[in-house]
Amino acid sequence: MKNITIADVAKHANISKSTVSQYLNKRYEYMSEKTRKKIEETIKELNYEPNIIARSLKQKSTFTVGVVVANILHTFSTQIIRAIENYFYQQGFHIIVCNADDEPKKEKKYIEMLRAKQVDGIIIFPTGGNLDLYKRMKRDRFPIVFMDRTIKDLDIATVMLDNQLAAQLAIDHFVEKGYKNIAIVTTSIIRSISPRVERIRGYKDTLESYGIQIKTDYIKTADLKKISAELSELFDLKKPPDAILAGNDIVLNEVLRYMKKYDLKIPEDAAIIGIDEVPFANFYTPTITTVKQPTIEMANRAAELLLSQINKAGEIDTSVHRFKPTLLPRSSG
Amino acid sequence: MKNITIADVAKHANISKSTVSQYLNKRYEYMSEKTRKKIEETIKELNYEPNIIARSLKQKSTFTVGVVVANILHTFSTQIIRAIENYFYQQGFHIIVCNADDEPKKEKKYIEMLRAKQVDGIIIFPTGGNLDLYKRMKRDRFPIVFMDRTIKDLDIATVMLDNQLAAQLAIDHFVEKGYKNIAIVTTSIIRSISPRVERIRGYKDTLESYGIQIKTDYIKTADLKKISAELSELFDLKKPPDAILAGNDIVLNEVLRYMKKYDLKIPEDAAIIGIDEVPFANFYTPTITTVKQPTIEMANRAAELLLSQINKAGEIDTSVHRFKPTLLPRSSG
DNA sequence: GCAATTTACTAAAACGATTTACCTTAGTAG
DNA sequence: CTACTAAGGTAAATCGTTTTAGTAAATTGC
Repeated sequence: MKNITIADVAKHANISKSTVSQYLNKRYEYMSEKTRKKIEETIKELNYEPNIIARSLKQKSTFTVGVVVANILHTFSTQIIRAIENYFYQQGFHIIVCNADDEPKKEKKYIEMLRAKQVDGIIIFPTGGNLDLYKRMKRDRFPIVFMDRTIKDLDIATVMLDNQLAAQLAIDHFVEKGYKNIAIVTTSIIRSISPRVERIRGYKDTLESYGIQIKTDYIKTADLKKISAELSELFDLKKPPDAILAGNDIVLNEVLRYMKKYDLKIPEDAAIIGIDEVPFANFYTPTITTVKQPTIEMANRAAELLLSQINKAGEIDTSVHRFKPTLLPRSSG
Repeated sequence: MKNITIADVAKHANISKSTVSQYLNKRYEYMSEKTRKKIEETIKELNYEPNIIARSLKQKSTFTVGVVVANILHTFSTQIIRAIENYFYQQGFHIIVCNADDEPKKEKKYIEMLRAKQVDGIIIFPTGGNLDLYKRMKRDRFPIVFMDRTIKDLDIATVMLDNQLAAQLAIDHFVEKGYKNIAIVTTSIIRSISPRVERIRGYKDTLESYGIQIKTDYIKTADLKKISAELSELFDLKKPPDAILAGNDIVLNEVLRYMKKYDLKIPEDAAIIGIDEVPFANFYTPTITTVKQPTIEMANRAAELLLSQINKAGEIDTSVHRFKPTLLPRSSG
């Protein structure tokens, strides 16, 4: 059961290990046609497969990158993961995906593990709870790209949505359709997770631009489990909202669940727009108007940024790359 | 930026590499309290992190397992992945997830890559297109567990649903509700992918047990893109079905999309049951009756089976472990 | 015809851990 | 006082590659 190594191949082919290694690395220049063929045959015959671990040790490069998502339950995360994997697959890299479950401790453990595993770089959806760790990686010049969320004053390349615009697109749409009492619901903003904060900022600014008074009663942020209670508060208001912007796909689910449970009609009782495209948007009743992130482009950009850091190609880009969302108007709002 | 190694720690602490290594492996017996403390401090001071790659090379064990899913677009796949990762995380293992996209070639490439990376074992949702490769792994006694699908005569530990029962539960429910013209729609069964075949088997057997004639017109299997056309054929029949069993979550989406598009009412124009639980089942209109797989239990079993192979604990279990689905009755059928 | 170059190859030193076999020194038994 | 043991280490081999520096033989230039 012993694994065959480069030494076995060398012995069988009556050639040195070095030459076999050259062959493996496709440096055929300095070896005769004959030996090349011979090595080729021997490898086939012995069913030899190089040990990547050994190679990685020597080359100090594993051709593997880590992806640490804050919360894998978001459709957005899984779409990004898929696109990143796709990109790196084509580059001959593998990815290790870790789910921090929104817990900074778990995030830390995963990042340390990935570094111990000598991954060549990491794409992180930062929880925001590990500033020191982020700084240390930055100091070590370890290749790293942030996705979806930005951390102040850290000078780390970041790919994210133009979140203010995302909210604006939704509010514009609501207002055009004549809605004035517009609420926004997002998951908790402790640790001021940037997309949520920015979406609320966009919501406020846009309403103001229309001269609509901002009601704090209409702005709800809470843990997932408490969203339902918050919605009850909304609908129990003297003047309940006639339109709701769901801050992400999970919140949208909660809103739809609530509407169903209390037999509220969309858009009659409340119009709905969700940020993040969802699989059922097109065949739900009514179809759901969503604000879609350009996930593939974002994933590709993040992957490119990471790869260029890994290859140390030129200056390190530490800017924030913003992508524009698009509104997909359907029937819910 | 040179990484610090065990040698640096040894030098700083004025101690040999061997002793530091003993420390890292928590074999404190043969070292004085003093040196233990000293090493501890030095490691903290230098911010030393062991290089797992080097360790893996020596130990011939990477504490990493691979998971190759046939198609990551299935909710089922992602749920299983999450549960597997959870299990292994607790065991100190990491997982590398690969998506074969239903292409045997891609599956092969991924499996070979995982083996080259020296993963300690692999859980595979087999495409069925790489018999020789499966056999080779089996022969090499490489730890491997199949998930979701079985391959004939291969004697590899397998975790899967009792698919016949899944179909039976759905048909029973339809019949109890008075439906008689029941169709089944699944994705393609070329390469006789076992769950699909078995679900059709269960569909047929159950109908027969009720003395209901099986109509081949009511059995539709096709690639995802052609599902819509197949549904048109169904509804254009002289006697269109009054109930449809969707073979998996992706098919269910297609069915719902179709019903919406042609303004067909559920369950009046056709009752619907889907195999696989979907996130919107509870708040869709109508709510969707589904047959749910016990994903967490299945994932745990697969992980356990793999781990025991990795640890070479006793006999290798090569049996097929079947899990019972449950019907979640809602309003669609 | 001889030096210089090119071709085709090799030996040996890394990479950073683990592990085995061995070595001191001090203490103890007889 | 000698012999043995135990405690507390260490040196060196090893894992399977890559890479550097070198070498012998063949070819070329003039």
